Parts: sequence; C-alpha cells; structure tokens
Amino acid sequence: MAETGALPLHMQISELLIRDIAAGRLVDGERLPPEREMAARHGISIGTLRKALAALQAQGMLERVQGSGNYIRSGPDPGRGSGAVYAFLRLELAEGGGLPTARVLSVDRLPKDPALPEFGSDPQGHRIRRLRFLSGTVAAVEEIWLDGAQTPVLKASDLSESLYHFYSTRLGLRIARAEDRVGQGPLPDWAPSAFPYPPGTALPMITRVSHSHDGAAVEASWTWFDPQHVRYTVRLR
Amino acid sequence: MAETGALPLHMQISELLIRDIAAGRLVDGERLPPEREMAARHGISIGTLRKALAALQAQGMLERVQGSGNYIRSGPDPGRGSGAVYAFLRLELAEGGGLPTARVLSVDRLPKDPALPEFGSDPQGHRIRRLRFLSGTVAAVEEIWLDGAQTPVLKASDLSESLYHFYSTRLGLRIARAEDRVGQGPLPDWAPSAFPYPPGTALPMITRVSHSHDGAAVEASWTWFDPQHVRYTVRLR
DNA sequence: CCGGCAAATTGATACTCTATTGATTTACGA
DNA sequence: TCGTAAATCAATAGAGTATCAATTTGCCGG
Repeated sequence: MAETGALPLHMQISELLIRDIAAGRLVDGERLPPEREMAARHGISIGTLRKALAALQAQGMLERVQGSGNYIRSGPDPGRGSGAVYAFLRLELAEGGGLPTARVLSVDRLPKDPALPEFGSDPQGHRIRRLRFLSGTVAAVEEIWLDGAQTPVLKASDLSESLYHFYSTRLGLRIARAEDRVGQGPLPDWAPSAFPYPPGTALPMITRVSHSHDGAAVEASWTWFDPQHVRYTVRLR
Repeated sequence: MAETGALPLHMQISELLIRDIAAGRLVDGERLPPEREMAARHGISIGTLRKALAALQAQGMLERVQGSGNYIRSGPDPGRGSGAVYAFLRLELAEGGGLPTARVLSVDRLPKDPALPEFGSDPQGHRIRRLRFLSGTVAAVEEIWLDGAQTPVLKASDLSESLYHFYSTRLGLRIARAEDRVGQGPLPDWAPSAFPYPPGTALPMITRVSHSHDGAAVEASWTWFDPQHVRYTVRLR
C-alpha cells in the first residue's frame, strides 16, 4: 500500500475513498467497515486513517457517528455531469429541454428586500441578479438572495453557472429542498435590454424559498421568464 | 473493490420494510404482525425492532396505534385528509392551501382541438369545462379533454369534484403521472363572467398531459388561473 | 345497548453489555 | 516540524432483556 515519496498516507487513503465514491463503488448511505479493520487492511495506524476520514467528513462525503460507524453521504454526486447540478431547475424551452447557462449582472450585499418571503437569520443578504439562458436563448431574469449569515463576502467572480453547486463546493451549503410558487408579476426595471420585454410587462413569475439539509431557509429568489419561449415544467407522479 | 460494513440491524429492518412498501408487498392500511412476532421472526430484540418501526413512523410510512398494532401509511402526504384525491392538484391560494371544489360548465363529446398536445387514440374526446374554486374563492378556468376511447359517454351529472377520482372509481382509469408546462396564455372567451378577468387577458396557463399507469397519454388539459389569488405550487426535493 | 373485564398490543423506561468513534498523549523517524 | 504509530480512556450507539403503563379490541352479562 505505502508508496515512498508519494503523498502522505492519510491523503492517499482519502483519495482512494473519494475515487470509490465517485466511481459508485461506495454509495450514499453505506457504512464503512470499522476503523480498526480498515486500518489493519491498509496496514496503517488508526490515527492516520482517522485523519483521512476527517478530510472526507470536511468535504461532506462522510458522516461519522460516534459509537455506530462511518456512513457515506455522497448527496449531490460531485463526479456527475450537469444533471445533478441543475436538479432544482424547472425551466425548459417550450419545445423541451435546453442547456442552462447564466450571466451574472450584479452581486451586492444589502439589507433584505421586505417583499421577500422570510428566510435566514441575517437582516442582510447577498443579492445576485442574473440573466438565464437555455441553449443560448434568453430565457429568464433572476434575482436571488442568499442569507448574509452563509458567508461574509460574495463576489461575482466567485460564482459558477450553477449557484447551488457553488454553494455546495465553496460554502459547504447543501440545498436539500425548495418551494416554488408560480404566479405572475411585472418585469422589474433593472431587467437588461437583452430580455425581450419592456419593464412592467406582466410575466410568469416564480417565487422560490430554498432550504438547507438541516431544514433552515437560506435563500429566496424571484424569477421572471419569457412565456413565448420558456415553460416551467413539472413531472408529477 | 471497496469494502463496506454492515448497517446496524435497526437500519436493515427499516430498509426491508421500506422496500416491501415500495414493491407493493405492503399496502396502505395493512397491519403488520405484532412486534413480539416480528422480532422473533427476524431474530432480533423488540427494542431493536421498535427502533426500526420508529424510523418508518418518522417518515410517515407507518401509523403506530397503542393497543392495536402498526399500520402501513404509504399514501400521499397524510396532512391532506382527502389528499389522495387531489394528489395532482398544484394550485393553492396565494397564502397557502385552499379546499378545492369545481363547478362543471359543460361536457361535450367533440373532435379533439388540434391545438392540444397529443394524447389518446380516438380522434374524438370528451371536453369538460369547469370553474375551479379554492375554499370558495374563484381560482381557475379549466378545459379538460379525456380521450374518447376511455368511455363512450360522459355526462356532467356523472362527474365528481375530483375528475381523477371519478376516472378511477367509475372508469377504472388510474392516472399514474402527469406533465405540467406553465406559461402564459389569453383567457378564452367562453370563460364565465364569475372569473374576474375579461377574455383575452394574458394569464398564467398550465398545459397538462396525463398518463394512465400503462403509460398511455389519456387526457390533456388547459388551465388558466388567477395570479392575484392563486399560485402554482411545487415542493422540490 | 352499555358497562365491565380480560386479552392483546404498543408506549415507556431501565439496566447491562459490546462495538465503535472521539479525544488525547507519547514516542519515533525523516 | 510533520507524519505516523501506538496506546489509553471517554462518550455514544446498538442490541438484548425485563418490567410496567396505557390503549384498543373483543367478549360476556345485565
């Protein structure tokens, strides 16, 4: 097992386990063998193994339960394609599908807009304004508010196409569930001219509240979409 | 090959029961054997079995009645008394919830409207036009088309508040899944004057295709709802 | 039909023992 | 100084066993 001159042992073990998870050999909810056994199998001390496991825990891939064992928590699969990354996106082109991309228009830390539904404990939030595209077609205008308590600073250059992916990998914040209410509302006047309607136009409007896995509401957003080209799509069963 | 450890017994039993429910081997309302018997059968202690049952209870899949027994509760969210009947209804009052009722405006057997999405094999369909209420508030206008092959005759007096319930009990037709696309569209001119918008108003509009449990699309519909008082609500997880 | 009672069943608690991770310390080698 | 090994003890979870409380259901008699 030990390779001289390579990574420290604990990193090698971490990497091994991460690869097993990414490859699907270790799946969400599975329990690892007891530490004593694992250490013996890899020919290393328990302390070293524990250092490796702690690194996985820090990445949210492992839940360690004192007295019970170590459980895989591979939640949003980090190795997967864009499917899981956009698990909560419900906008599609009218003819179906559409590859999502987004252009950030502004990011500001501000007092929360009182018109927003309740979320988070901080009176301030990070306001992100974006233009959403589906396969290059202008699709929607978004105003997203992340609770200020989640991070002191948020910069446009930090953000990735999928905000939820960014939250997960950079802030250690996993969105576990969300609630959407679709109605109608006037397009705001900050909407960019690339969006094909004048401000004030009554458009379909989504109000969303998103919750982390401990149940707390951490994000709220408004989205106005183009009803000529876009549909909010739901598959019910 | 990644090695895994065994899950604790109580988790194994939970998983077994969950799988039995998902596979239909345990159905809604069914009573489990007495705990003493179950524990003996699985070769575990009552305490351990009870821990497994408590987990199912926490997930809303089991109702435990002291002095009586443990009952499967695998239906839709138990919080909604007649929830099963309205499992596919996604309209709620803006402030949440709302008891759904409907008034049938007309029922006709007609050639299918070519603007409809494709469904069913019969060139004719039953067209049902309704006014939807939520807790007495006028909520939406619906035009529903059931494929003509599902029944030769459909009369307004036959229909119940929940069409899907009617389909199931009277036509032996179970709607297993549906697809909704929410956009915007002009209120049709047949809309009743009780609906608080003039015909032609751009309103949120749902286009739905419903499938029976053998996969066939058997019903299509359009719904226009009042964005002042009503929201199309989705809980995502 | 109602009330009482017995039997059956789950709810709750306590105790014991084993397995497992959490935490800390010391020592050694590169 | 960092990585690693090894040891020890603390704390928690899991599992088994036992006992009693509380509730439900069914049966029987008045």
